[in-house]
Amino acid sequence: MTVRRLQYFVAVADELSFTAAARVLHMAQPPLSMQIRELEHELGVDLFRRGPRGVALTAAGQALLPEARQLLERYDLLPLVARRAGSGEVGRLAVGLVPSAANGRLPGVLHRFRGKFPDVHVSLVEDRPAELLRQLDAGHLDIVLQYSPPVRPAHGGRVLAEEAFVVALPPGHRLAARRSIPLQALAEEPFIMPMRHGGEGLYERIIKLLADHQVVPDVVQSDIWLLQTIVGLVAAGVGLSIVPESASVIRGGEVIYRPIAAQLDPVPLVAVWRLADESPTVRRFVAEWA
Amino acid sequence: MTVRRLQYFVAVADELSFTAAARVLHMAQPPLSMQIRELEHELGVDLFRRGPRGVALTAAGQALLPEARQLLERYDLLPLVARRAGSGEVGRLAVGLVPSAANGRLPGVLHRFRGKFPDVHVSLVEDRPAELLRQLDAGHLDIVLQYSPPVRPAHGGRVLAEEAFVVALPPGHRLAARRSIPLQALAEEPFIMPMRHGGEGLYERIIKLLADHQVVPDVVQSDIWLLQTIVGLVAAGVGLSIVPESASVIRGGEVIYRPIAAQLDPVPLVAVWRLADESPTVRRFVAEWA
DNA sequence: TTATCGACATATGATTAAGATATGACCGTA
DNA sequence: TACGGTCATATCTTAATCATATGTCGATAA
Repeated sequence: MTVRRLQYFVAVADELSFTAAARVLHMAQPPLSMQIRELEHELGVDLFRRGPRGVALTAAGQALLPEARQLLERYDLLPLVARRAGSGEVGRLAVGLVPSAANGRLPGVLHRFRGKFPDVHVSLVEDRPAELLRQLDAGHLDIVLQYSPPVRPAHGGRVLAEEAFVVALPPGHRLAARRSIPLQALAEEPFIMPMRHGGEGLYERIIKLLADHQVVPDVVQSDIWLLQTIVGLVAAGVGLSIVPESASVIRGGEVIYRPIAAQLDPVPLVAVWRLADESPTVRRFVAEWA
Repeated sequence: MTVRRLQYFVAVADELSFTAAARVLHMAQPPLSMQIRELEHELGVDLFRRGPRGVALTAAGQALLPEARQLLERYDLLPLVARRAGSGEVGRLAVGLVPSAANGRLPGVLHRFRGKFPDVHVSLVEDRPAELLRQLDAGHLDIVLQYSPPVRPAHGGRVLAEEAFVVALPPGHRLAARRSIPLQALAEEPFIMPMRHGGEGLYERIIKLLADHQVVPDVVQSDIWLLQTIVGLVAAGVGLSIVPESASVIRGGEVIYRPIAAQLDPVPLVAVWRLADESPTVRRFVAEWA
């Protein structure tokens, strides 16, 4: 029993004539008769009663017809299912985020992506960079957004956005009067550091930035997971901190953001994925940032 | 795309290895690779990522797998569906009845048949013999139960049961004292006749029976559709009547049934069906009377 | 009755697809 | 560097499918 034989069967059942069905199927009548006869032989039952002027369905044929129709419908849809999944129009996308990356353009990108591909289920996971990369390799994540380019050959990456660092100050702070803050000025200030989680994260970026300018910060608070919390502590007057520019939308009135008075490398936000997959869903998600 | 290629795809997806899948499928590995490659080419998407130690499903493959499984399941069931219908285990059976035939063993037969083949939908239609045969030819009925053998070459028939005629009397009637009633005695009695509907039905049988014995009945009531009604009229003292033996279960206490004192041909209850069909469902229904 | 038409079945040769065997390329491991 | 495992490629053989031509049967009409 093949799909084609079922198609032949349905055609003959529709036309109630071998000759007419053969015309519809763009084939000669004898092979059609053969195929139907073969099908009947395989099934062990007659599907048609042959008459001199056309054919009629037997009980078995009547029972088989709707089943065959349903099957052929599903069968015809299979290529579509595969192609849609292959082109990334359906499926799932698990995005891993370094905590501080959950800001800036991400909400807008997510919104547009979900609008374009409503059949793709997007899930967000927030964790430390090392853990995210582990889950990426394990296949639990499809893409990781972090602040450093991929270091493993199995990973592909692309810079999604570049952000400058800014200094976050409480309003009324003496440095708030200046338009830009020299890094050296921070040495004399109480400083708030984010969570340190190994690899090249926000913590390491800031440490390196300060070290490059021979500044030793007076850390009064550290190991903060979320940028929101850091900004909150700044607003409360605990100290000041360095955050990505995109964080400056947080607590507009209560915290002052000032650029750093130095020529700095911008911080890249990098998407990392498995090269082995090259999932079109991932490609489309990355393309959304362009 | 063929069913076999889908089966191959599922096998490889299950084993996550071409070599292992080929073993399961009892075939060599190269043709399996070929078939999968062909399938991928047709669909326009890759289904597997080939690695040095096995393969993994792509997004398209993951999407296709459950669909293919479902399709194959239905596909495997198709022969069963056709065969069960072909053997008469499922389907429908439309039985046409001459009104007076709806008695005797029919309820028991119906009950047993429905017990044996619960998936066969049995419907009963009561009408005149001529109309029933017309509907039989039109395909609206599968079998007709009547009191005469088939007269058309397109029809097959079999006697399901033979019944003697008996006389139905009201209790206390003067003839009730006798063990058997001579037909001539009926000439002096008020007589109730069933509905006349052309063809060879109960009416014609009784008319012929009486004529054969030179009895002219005193018909006080006629055109009664149902035997139950006739028996009811007898019980009410309207008159007496001749009914098939099987009707003697009706109104046990209120009506007396007596055999006819004459050597009579028994009345055959005949099943009639289309020879062209030879439906197994019809065969099984007829066999139930054996 | 016989001729003819229409519809399905049978027969045979040509084309195409699917399978097996043998071999090659590539990666990881000892 | 050699070896084992896995998938890809090449070639041949076999089997299935299709088309053309022809046969059979029943219905219809002269």
